[in-house]
Amino acid sequence: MMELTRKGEYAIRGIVYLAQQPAGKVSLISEIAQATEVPQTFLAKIFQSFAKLGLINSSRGTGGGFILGRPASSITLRQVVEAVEGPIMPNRCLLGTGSCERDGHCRVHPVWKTVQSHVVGILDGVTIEELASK
Amino acid sequence: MMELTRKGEYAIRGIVYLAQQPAGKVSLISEIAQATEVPQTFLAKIFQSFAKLGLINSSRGTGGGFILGRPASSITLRQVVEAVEGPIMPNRCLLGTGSCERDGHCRVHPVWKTVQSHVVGILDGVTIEELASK
DNA sequence: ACCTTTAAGACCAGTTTAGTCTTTTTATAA
DNA sequence: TTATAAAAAGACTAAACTGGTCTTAAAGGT
Repeated sequence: MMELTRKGEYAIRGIVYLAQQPAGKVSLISEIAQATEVPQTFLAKIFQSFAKLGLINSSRGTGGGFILGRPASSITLRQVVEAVEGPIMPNRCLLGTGSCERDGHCRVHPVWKTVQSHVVGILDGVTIEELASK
Repeated sequence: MMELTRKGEYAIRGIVYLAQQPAGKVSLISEIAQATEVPQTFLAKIFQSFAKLGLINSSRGTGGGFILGRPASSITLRQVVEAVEGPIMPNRCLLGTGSCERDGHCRVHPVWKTVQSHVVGILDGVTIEELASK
């Protein structure tokens, strides 16, 4: 239960690699893929998601590539994970006859709410800068 | 990310239903399935998992059916969820070149460890008795 | 014997995962 | 202005997982 997929793993590896590069350095997807041992085309898709969210900036053509869009200290592990895996949401509704919203007496719902807020809190407390530091 | 599957939802519904029955009452799978609105054959499989772990006792033939194998107060939500979904394990290894075990400098690993222990702790703190109470 | 009930296992359609491949767009350089 | 370099976009795919169904077997009761 609750496993991060490879996409999530690759996403973290990729952005941490970027954070470890010298300031201002632009990295090619081929370079990042090789260094992180991630299939290049798959990583490219992941980085497109990042770019759309502004976590990284991309540029095309000669001299193009990827670079962090914000300081690594302002990017949290949660943002990275949610960028590719979607929101952290352990709770769909349980118990009783209908959906949780319909009949409000669901006893399990608050438990999943608690789980969610703990996980979110932990992942929000970790920055890419921390992960990138030697 | 981190979603409970239907199997997990159904598992909780089913065992909570059992916990809500009068002490000593044996319930048929057909009855439980109808009451919880879960497909009967699917629920039967889930209950087989429970039976193997001793969470419930089953008996065949006329007058047979299912009954809790232990007091509801001694069955935790974690046990129920893990019985059908497997262990709560958010961490496969990330970062670096090899697996987390090989090169021990993985920075993300301890984060997932923390997540895991929090989630386990929360689910261990909730009993089926609590969930079954009106 | 016959009926009732769970157990076990084969089977299956649909979705998700983990990618690949091709084409297009954008930017630079000769 | 043409060639080249790079990311963007989208179609495609094999394998695994989800969410079941169906059939047969086993065990217990009458």
